[in-house]
Amino acid sequence: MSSMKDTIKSIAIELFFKKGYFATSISEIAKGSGIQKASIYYHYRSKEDLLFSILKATMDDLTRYLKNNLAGLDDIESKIRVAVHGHVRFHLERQKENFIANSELRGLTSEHYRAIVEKRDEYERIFQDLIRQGREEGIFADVDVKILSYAILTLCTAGASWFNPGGRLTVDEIADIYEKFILNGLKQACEASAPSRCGAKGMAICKA
Amino acid sequence: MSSMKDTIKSIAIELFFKKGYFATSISEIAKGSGIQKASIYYHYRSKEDLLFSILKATMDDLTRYLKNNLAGLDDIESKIRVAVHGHVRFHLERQKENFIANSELRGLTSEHYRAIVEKRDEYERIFQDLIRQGREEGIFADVDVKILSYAILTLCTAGASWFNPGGRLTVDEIADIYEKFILNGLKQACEASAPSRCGAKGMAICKA
DNA sequence: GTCTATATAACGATAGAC
DNA sequence: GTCTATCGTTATATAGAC
Repeated sequence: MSSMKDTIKSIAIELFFKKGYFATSISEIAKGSGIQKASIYYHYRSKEDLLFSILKATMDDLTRYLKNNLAGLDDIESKIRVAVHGHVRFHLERQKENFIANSELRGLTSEHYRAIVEKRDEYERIFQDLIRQGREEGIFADVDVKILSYAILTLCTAGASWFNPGGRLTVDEIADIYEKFILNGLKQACEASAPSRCGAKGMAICKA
Repeated sequence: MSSMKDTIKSIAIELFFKKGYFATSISEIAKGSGIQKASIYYHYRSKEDLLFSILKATMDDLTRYLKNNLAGLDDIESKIRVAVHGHVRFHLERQKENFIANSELRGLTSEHYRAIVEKRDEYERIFQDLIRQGREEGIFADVDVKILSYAILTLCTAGASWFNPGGRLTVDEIADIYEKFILNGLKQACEASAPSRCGAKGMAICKA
């Protein structure tokens, strides 16, 4: 189960998360894995190959997780709720890998970079389609699909940078807060483009 | 005006943004500045000192900008609108510095790290106070202040990672979209915690 | 204030024994 | 599959001339 190849990978995830890819040396990864640095190269052809291996697995798992969660759901609102909730869950539960996947793309060769960005784009497209459909069906306001899809995804992803696993709130509680915040943002009950156009008084009509 | 010290700084901002702090060498910064690498050390005592100098100036300007924008405003809703709008503006207009300020903190010595985090905390506290006041005055829903302040700030900050200065939308247009999205998220017209509890039908009451 | 030259250390990666 | 030994390169930073 826990082969040396997997051990190296998990040590690398810890270090890349904590210190960053460029600031982490092969020596440190070897030390953490309990072997000599030359032995790393039996399992991975280069440091970059190790990084790519981490990012590829993370992106593949992320997309598979989303597709599984969406399967069987019919209405758009449920779909986008589940998509947002699952995105937050995945990013908080696999915090370190996801943090790396969103901050260390510059460490990849150009071919590997393209491969990862392509996977990310595929994932983003699913979200954009959901928002677009929700808008067309009148569930969401007339929002800018592209900007808001980026906003929503980066918002949820950013959670991985400050999330504290032993903290005050559980993963699902945080996911609920995000889901609520985002759905209300998408529905845009208030026009809100000019100050005070949608004040506390007007809102009382909508509340509970 | 454009002293060599400033030139070095602006070249460093370009390179740290494009390649990352650790992946950028003093040689490259010197080459971009048109001098020899040893000459860098006349202006900055170390590479880390150069990074700190960039981050400190950015954080100081950010907080000063916020305080200036808030001065003279009375009602909380206007204040939070202006705070969000300004945060987005600042991050998009000084995209590179802000990107560095949010991704390269690990490159700092521990003393410098503490100094920057302290500035960031002070800035965050202003936002948290605004959300808290808005909640107490009944303008916003009964939201989790801490989580939502992080969410809002990271959301707006993330814009600096995908923003394209020559793209489809202007800085102010994007800031408007964010402002609207966030204000609606904070007001939470819909309870939204369980799927379909706040469907399209219920929303029709709130719309325009 | 910028230069040439260099000290010193660490890096990623390879060769070849076992 | 892991080891020791090492190659070749690059890094940050300093010394001292101009």
